[in-house]
Amino acid sequence: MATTSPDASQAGTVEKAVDILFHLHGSVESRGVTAIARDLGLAKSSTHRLLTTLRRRGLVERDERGRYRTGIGLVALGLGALEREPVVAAARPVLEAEAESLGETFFLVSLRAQEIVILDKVEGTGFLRAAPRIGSSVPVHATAVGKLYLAFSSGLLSFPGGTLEAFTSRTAIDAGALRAAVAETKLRRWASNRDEWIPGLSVLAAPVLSGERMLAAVALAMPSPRLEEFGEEALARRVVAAGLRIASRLEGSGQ
Amino acid sequence: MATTSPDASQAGTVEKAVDILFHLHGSVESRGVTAIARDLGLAKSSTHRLLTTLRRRGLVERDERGRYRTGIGLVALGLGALEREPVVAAARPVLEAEAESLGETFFLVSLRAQEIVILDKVEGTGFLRAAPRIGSSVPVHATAVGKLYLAFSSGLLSFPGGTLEAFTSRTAIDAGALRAAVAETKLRRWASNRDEWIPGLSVLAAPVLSGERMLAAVALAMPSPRLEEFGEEALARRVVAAGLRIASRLEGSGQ
DNA sequence: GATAGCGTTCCGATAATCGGAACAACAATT
DNA sequence: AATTGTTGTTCCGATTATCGGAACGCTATC
Repeated sequence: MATTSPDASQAGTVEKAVDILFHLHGSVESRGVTAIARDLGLAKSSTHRLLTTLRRRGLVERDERGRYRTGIGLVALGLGALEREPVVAAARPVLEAEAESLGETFFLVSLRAQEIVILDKVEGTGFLRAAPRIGSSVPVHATAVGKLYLAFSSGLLSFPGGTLEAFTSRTAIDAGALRAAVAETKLRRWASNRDEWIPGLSVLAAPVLSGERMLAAVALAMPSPRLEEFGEEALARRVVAAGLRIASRLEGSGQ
Repeated sequence: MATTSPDASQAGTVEKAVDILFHLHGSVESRGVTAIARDLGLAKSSTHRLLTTLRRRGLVERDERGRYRTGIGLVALGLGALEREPVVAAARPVLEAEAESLGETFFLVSLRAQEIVILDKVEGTGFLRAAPRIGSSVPVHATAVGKLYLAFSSGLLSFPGGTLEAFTSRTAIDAGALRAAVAETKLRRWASNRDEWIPGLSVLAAPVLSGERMLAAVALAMPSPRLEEFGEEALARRVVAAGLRIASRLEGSGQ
């Protein structure tokens, strides 16, 4: 999820400004100058000046009560960053077609600075459906895409150390069990997650490969009963095929 | 579209950082430190330091060649800003339903700092279809939503002065003609744009009202022949109804 | 009407920023 | 292979923008 650093009183000006942005991002409601300054350990006057600068450029806005929230300028910047990503452009039609025909959510993730980030999604049509947030990140040891990256990213993503958080009763909290799951993923070339992160949620994931390099992962998320209904093997074949299709579209359009 | 300030050598640090972000956003390809410094009139060393800071927080990234581009952190911030907007949440299902049933693009705009910004869209299904960019802004005097805001925002958006740019042969470049169009918009409570901005593109727009206040505008964009085919009146009724529907959904969910 | 909290402005001390210069690494050129 | 040009990066003293306490006017609340 969002990273909000608690204290930044000693950092550079820009870093403080970014802190403010992420802090506003993390707050559910808009906040006033004093509250922001208190939360981040900054002087009220400095906070006010930073907010004024950010507001001039449209990165933050004020609501009718005068409180601050993230602004429209960020939307333009963020969406632009997404569209510039070739994998996203190549994957979009594939995600749409698959989500449409199956009625369940397909999404695309990529590795960014040791974090698995959701790049794009097309939601299914069901009343109960997975709705991941674009731009947010997911845990490694309790997700299909996490295991996939551990298996295929050739050490780019380091193996999770320390204690593994037990999200559900089915989470692999033992390093040995996780290693076994990763080994199996390597063998069959797709990964699964059955209620290991969120109870009732099952996900299948397959790599998007360019030669040996794994550029992204495509995944299918659905309520666990749906997985039983269709059968894991049959669905996995679809996800793997989708990954191949995205990869070939990527080759076609020059890298 | 994107605003890139040409020179910022005298501004504050944060402002320079924001300049870099928008500059990277405006560049089609990723850029190196030296190029960015040259483009913005900054010292190479300062640019390097700013980029390093922004990179640490994920707002910019480096590609395999070491060049800089906008990063994933911006995506999270931008999408968050959108979702926090109540109008967007209320409008989404309406936009989806309308776009689906008509097969043409519906979108939502709002006024931000004297600019009309595209908040959300659902594209139609046609081979030829309107595909606006979320977060970008549109001109006032040559669009349906522009005329709508001039008619209903009660002076929040100032009447365009100076010479009006002639995008096409049908653009209203005369202030009198524009005033007449706005007056008509006030009367019938919806606005139209037939080839006035982009040749072949027609748009109908209706307000999303909360009492007297106009919170946003919903619009239908399509190839001009489609407008003739369905008839302007019939389509306008649909758009107006969509605006009312969004407004009532907004009332329902508190504010 | 008093009080507490808010956003905003001011200003001197201070510390972070600036930017020229020098550096290593790499690419293209001769 | 040597060279020239360009790149990204680091260093460091001068400068300048930033910092933050304090005081201000304002609004809401008791």
